[in-house]
Amino acid sequence: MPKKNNVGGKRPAKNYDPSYGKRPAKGGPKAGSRSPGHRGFRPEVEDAPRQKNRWDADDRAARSGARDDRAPRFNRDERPAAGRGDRDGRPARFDRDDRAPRRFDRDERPARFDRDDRAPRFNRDERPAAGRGDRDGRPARFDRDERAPRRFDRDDRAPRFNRDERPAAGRGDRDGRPARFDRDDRAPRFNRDERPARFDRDDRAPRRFDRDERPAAGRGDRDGRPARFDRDERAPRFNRDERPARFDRDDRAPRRFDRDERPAAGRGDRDGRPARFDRDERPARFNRDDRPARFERGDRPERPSHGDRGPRRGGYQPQDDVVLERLEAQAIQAEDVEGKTFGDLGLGGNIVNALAELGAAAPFPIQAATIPVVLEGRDVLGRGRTGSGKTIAFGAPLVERLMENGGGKNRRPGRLPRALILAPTRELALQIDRTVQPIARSVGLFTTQIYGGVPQHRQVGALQRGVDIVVGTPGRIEDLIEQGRLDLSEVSVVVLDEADHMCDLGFLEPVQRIIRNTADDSQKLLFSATLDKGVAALVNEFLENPAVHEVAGEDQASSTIDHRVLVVEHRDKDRILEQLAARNGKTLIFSRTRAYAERLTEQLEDAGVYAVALHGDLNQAKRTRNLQQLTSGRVDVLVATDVAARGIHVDEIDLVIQADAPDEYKTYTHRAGRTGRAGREGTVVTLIPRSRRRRMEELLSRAEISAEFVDAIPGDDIIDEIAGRVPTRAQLEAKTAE
DNA sequence: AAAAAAC
Repeated sequence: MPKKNNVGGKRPAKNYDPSYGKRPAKGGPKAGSRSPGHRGFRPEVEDAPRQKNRWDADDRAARSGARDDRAPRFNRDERPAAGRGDRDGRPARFDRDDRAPRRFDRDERPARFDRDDRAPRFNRDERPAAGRGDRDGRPARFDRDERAPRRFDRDDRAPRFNRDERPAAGRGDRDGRPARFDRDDRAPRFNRDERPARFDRDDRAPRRFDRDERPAAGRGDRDGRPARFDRDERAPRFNRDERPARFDRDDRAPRRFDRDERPAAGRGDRDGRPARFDRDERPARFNRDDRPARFERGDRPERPSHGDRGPRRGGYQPQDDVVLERLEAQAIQAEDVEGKTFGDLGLGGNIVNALAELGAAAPFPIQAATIPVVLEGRDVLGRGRTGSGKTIAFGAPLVERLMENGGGKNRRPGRLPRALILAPTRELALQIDRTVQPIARSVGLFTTQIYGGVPQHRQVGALQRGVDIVVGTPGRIEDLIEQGRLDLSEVSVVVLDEADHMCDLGFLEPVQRIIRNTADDSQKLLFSATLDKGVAALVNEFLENPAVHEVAGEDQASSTIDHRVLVVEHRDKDRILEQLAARNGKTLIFSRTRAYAERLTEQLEDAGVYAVALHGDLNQAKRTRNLQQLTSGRVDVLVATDVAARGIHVDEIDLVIQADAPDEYKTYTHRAGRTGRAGREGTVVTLIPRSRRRRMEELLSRAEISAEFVDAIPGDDIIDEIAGRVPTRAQLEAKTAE
């Protein structure tokens, strides 16, 4: 394919040249001078030593081999998390494919008002001309099409970004190449045309500089931010207040209720779900004996429907949590752990040191329970409450196991991975790698992340150089397997984090296919805070006499989370959310749909609450960045779909708001578990309409949570109390008067 | 029905 990055026809696509790699004559030909139409055109340039052009097809084809020679660079992949975030963010920016769907979303939404309103706004803002012209002209789509080829080029150029990801030194590179970054910056802008203005702001180049230059103190940044940003942010606000946007919201509300009340329409699907039949057909080899009725009962097909069935499902639900007892889970007592060290559990000195550097000085109960068993080589099911340290519980012994089997001495390039860690979301895969990688590196093992939303060649390159541990999400992993670029045949340890979720519809089958690609006798480790018999499909097929471990006394009564339910009128919901979110401290808000997450983010900003969104309609760059903004404290409010419900750890989230109640009790547990981690305190508040009260009570009882239900209207003290605001003097006086 | 997960 002819490359289009020689814009201006600098050079034919085929340009093999034996002198490749030699430095061009000093100064080299200038870009324009290669164009036949350029007045500075110099024909002899064809014979001149070729300039370094890393990104053409030949180079790419040769890349894997070439890379192997560049040993020092291998380290790039293993660099600590800091660089990672950057890197993951950057290439993904070109994922305009990710954006396409959103366009449709928007078209479907009654968002026309928004757009009509917004167009003039941009003019008013007098933003830089670059984006402008296109916007006004509005032929954005055509522009995009024209640019399409360039984008491919950009994908190809990914390795260049590698350099940027290297420590700060790389930045210099970048400064020297302004043009490319112009282009990079521009790409999103075109997409932005299709999007709510909100995103624009995030994309804008200046902000990136902010980020780079101003570290986490970011919070203060906000206030001190140049007026320009303020203006950008505020402008829409004023407009939005005037515009009919609220109608959108009102329009949508009824629809949601419809859905809630709608009976089993979609259910048929799930009942027909092949996996369930699988499970039923596979007469529970060894489990059967333990619990005859359990697998025969129709309760498995029922379970997923509990979201809509209302009271009817109640009879089946409570059994979900009992499974592990049936498997004779061993409950470790907190006092059993007392005084134990990681070394006592069987981990080597390097790993223990790495754990200490990660802040894990002594093992948590779940870690003390599972680490020795994993080291024995047994299959393990582990259940530990959210935030109880499950990642280390499987990550550390996994590394130790790899050391024992061949160890880190085997650094042969192109060696096959020997461990696989699967997670349900990219963010979680990234986070797991951030924990496991330093542990692995401490003994000379390498990890790599394999997940979607970012160009794959980087990942493929890492695999070709050889890694020991693959951490990723099912889609891309299967993709690379099918492409023949990922060989799992030597994988001897497989970890499924959030294992019960990985058995849900849509995940189970890919996961099964992936596991079948690993060594037959590979050790399987399944972990989740809500591990239940939903994992039977995997247990039956893949696990052999698994050890089941949990931590004694980890019930909700012992939890550090305070649960509240606010019963609100629908028309008050927006105001109450604003009032809750306008607080000090990190707040995570869950919505049921991506569209609502987006809308809520805008609404909060309208109300003066700086917030970012996290959901599957964002490209990976924004997902990574927005989550990072919350982690770094640059923003206090993140509005997310359930993409953030499981596993994601952000320090110091002290309030979780469920703008939409979850449908499943497990979802409640996991969302709530974003706060109150590692023994910290936290509050979870769920907003429900009166009509949902009963369903909510049932859900909470399944989750074994007791929560106070309170009717609330905007301005109520209870809202301030939940938000952690100190009551005003007037409020206190009113109280004492009562 | 939604969300997630590949290009």
